[in-house]
Amino acid sequence: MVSRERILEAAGRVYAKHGFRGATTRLIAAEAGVNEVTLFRTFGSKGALFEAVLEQSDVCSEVNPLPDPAVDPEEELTIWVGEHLQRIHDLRPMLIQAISELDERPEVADFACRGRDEVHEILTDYSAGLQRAGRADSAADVFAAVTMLISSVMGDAMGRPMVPESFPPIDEAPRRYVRCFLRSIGVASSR
Amino acid sequence: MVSRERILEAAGRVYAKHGFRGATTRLIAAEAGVNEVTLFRTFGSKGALFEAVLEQSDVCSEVNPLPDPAVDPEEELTIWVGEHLQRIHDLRPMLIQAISELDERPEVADFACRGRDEVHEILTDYSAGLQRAGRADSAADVFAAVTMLISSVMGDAMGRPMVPESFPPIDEAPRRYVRCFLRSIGVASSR
DNA sequence: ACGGCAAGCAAGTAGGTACTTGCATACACA
DNA sequence: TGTGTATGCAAGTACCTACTTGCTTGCCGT
Repeated sequence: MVSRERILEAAGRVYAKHGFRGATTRLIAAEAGVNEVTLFRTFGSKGALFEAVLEQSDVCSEVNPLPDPAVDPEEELTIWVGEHLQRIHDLRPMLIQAISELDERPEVADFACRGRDEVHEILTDYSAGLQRAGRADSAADVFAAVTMLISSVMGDAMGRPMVPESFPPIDEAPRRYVRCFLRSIGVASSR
Repeated sequence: MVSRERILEAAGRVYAKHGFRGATTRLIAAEAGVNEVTLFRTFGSKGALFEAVLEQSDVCSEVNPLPDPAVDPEEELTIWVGEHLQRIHDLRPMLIQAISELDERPEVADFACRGRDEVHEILTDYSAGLQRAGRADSAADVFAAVTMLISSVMGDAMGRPMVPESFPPIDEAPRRYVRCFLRSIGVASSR
């Protein structure tokens, strides 16, 4: 029963590259090193195979928490943003395909947006903590700032492979985004 | 010779919805209210048709300038961001398809990234002007801040239709993004 | 040694896709 | 009045796609 996993993996790779329409069963079978018939015997249909693919891609989307209470915002956020960036970057090709097929295959919607709310909440709570502790401007527009930070991470993961010169060097990016974010909610730089 | 334009328009719409593979010549012809044969007689092949589509989508991507010198940054940027947001929002479906097909059809790459550099430059110049005039913090990370603002506009245009609750109300969004941006480069709020 | 089971292989079905061909129609301009 | 030119229509070609069927092979536990 090792075929099942090889097919799932291969289907994920092929789907990320070519989308649902372009991911032919022939291609997937070849990529998995498996006979095409085995694919149908195992999953029944192409549609069912991709449901299984999206289901298993589910697990890898757990989001890390942020410390409560905050101790060193710049440091803590930089690490968190770096991890988040990496996570989105890994999901990038599959995410893009899923989004581009939203109209035709609405069932991928929750895969595509999954996690965004949670991420928003984590960052908002953390920032609210900073406000309560008097370390962030209580009049700051935390909601907009958080939205911008999340969009920046998404935009970086999505756009960097296409136009790298539009983004800070990858090793500096998380810290620089975080610094801008902190300034925008009125947290003084720690160094 | 009115067919040519009707086919081009229809092809753009169908492509934006279904992508290159899903945009069958049959569908396009039906959408254009034209016989499928006319499509081939006019453009030769499906590939050639889409080259023409991307070429004509070229024109609509002119970017507005920002005043030099800056007078009222919040006001000027809010208007500019609002227009840019609208522009990207209109291009959204086609952009998404183009990006998702980058691997298979590299010729769409320049359509997908076109304008990003220019936008970056316009905002950077404008911010540099603010710094020279002593109205922005000269130590601010303008590059990162501009990148974040652009990503925010992209992220808004792309993500709002999917997860509207993650973004500020559309009529407030440009101003709130701009305010965060200005704070992050150390421009004091004007009101 | 034998039965069951996963997998491969060859072939076929039914439908879709890009693209072609031959012929009919209608309008435009000379 | 005639002639080109754009378009429609019906049919066909060659290929691809998801999916099926029938048969064979090899391995594993009993």
